[in-house]
Amino acid sequence: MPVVVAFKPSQKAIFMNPTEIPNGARKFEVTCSSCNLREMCLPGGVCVDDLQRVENIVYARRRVRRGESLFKAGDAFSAVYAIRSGFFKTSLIDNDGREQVTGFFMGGELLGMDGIGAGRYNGNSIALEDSEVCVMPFSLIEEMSREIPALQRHLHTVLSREIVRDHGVMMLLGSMRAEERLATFLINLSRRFVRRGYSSSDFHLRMTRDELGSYLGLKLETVSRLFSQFQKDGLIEVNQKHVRILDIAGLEQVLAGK
Amino acid sequence: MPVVVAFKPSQKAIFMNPTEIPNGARKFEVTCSSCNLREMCLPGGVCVDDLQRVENIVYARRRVRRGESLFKAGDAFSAVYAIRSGFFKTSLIDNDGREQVTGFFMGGELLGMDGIGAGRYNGNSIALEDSEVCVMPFSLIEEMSREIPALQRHLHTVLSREIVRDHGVMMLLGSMRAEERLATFLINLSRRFVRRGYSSSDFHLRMTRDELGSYLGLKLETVSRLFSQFQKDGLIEVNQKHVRILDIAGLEQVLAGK
DNA sequence: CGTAATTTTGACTCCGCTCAATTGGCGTGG
DNA sequence: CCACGCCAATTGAGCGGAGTCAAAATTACG
Repeated sequence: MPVVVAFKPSQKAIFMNPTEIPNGARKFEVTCSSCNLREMCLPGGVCVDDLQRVENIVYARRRVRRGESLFKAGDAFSAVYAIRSGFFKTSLIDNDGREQVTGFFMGGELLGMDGIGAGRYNGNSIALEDSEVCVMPFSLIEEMSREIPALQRHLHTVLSREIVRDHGVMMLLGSMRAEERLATFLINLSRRFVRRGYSSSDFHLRMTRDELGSYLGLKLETVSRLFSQFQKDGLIEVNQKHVRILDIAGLEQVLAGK
Repeated sequence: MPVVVAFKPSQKAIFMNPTEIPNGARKFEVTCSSCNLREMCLPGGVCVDDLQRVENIVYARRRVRRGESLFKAGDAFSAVYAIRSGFFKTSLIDNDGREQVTGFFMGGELLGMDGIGAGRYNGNSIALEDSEVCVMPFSLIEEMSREIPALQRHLHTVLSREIVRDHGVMMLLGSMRAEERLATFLINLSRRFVRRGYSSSDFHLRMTRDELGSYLGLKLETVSRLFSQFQKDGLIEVNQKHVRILDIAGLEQVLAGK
């Protein structure tokens, strides 16, 4: 059975969180109430009254610099993390040392849910740019979701959505052709950027071709060729990591087509 | 937000469950306490005192005949299902009608967790042999897991394990060669059969080559060729759907880099 | 018992991989 | 500021693993 370190709300932010000032102006930075990612994050759907209590789950903030890992496969599990800013990849490494990227994550999304079951994180979580996360001790989440049904409900929603997302990736890897995979990825990324107020058509990829290839079940050269192909077809404009979507309908057509 | 139909424990088994006889001899068939799959099912880890309450979650039993679906993608979500006996596949159908099998499930495993988030099941769940499931209304699970921490804990464990399983499938689909995929599948199936008291080496596949191929991201002809290949190599003995593992170490060798 | 469905096997094809060379971007230090 | 080195990305040529198409064999099932 998983061993979860016990956290008490009163212990909140006794370390790791230099911004904690109980009644100070900077409290602004700590609260979920004032976080614009709230609705897609763990507290989504929790009413304002309960929100004040839920905020106590955020035990601390943690900065993770580009290239650093938030947690590694096998690390003891004690918390899940909400991305406050930045971009992450999660991955597994098999016995032969081969990496499989299992996902890319951005603001408002949760990391570490793969650790709940075994008491150890199952995969790695690495920042692809300088990032900041909210540390949410899972024992606190469980405690509080026993008292706040809306939180419980949303926790289950978030866990379930990760399962749905994973099944989507299985579909991508199991039955799509290379160009369909990349088109699916671009459309998905675009949608997620829009929700966060960024451009739907103009963005900077944080991952290398190799990492993207791993996620899509393709080799980096194939990914590169596909980008060139899509550009030639007038669907996108690529310049290294910068991508501009020119014809989103055309990308969707890539999926529908044959 | 998901709409979950409310169930009250008192409503238990008012229909769909002909075996419900409050103090009768057949109560034996209904209780989790007497179910040998208990430990790998939802009530796993719940102490005997609480178990009596948890049993009330099992609202009814439902028989699903071979070929019938337990639920379909898009159906309103209200319950998760524990497999009491039988064998299921879960799948997604994409816009073009292509099927992606997302998993195979057997006794003690849970189905339907993909529906929690959206209030609708995301995929299909189809019996590959005559089966029986325990119907567990999710609103009851949530209600009771607010009161019974051990149940809450195990619910989260089960959800998390599904995520871990899915990531394993991504690794399989994203970075393994065809023969590694089939070897991985056979080893996994063998382990799960053992836990349930069946032979580790001798079993009857419930799925067609096509369904297995879909799950493994291969064409049915490729699966068939691989079975023949493994047989020629003395790793297994195949006769249509019957498989006997002759050299489990050899199968593991297939994984340990060619 | 006959018909449909599934599985096996063969021959050939092609998509994505491998190997290799080149180009481009960017930080560091002279 | 430019030269250098490093890493990422692009592109080409050739190859091979798995797919496609087809036919035969075997089994399941009404």
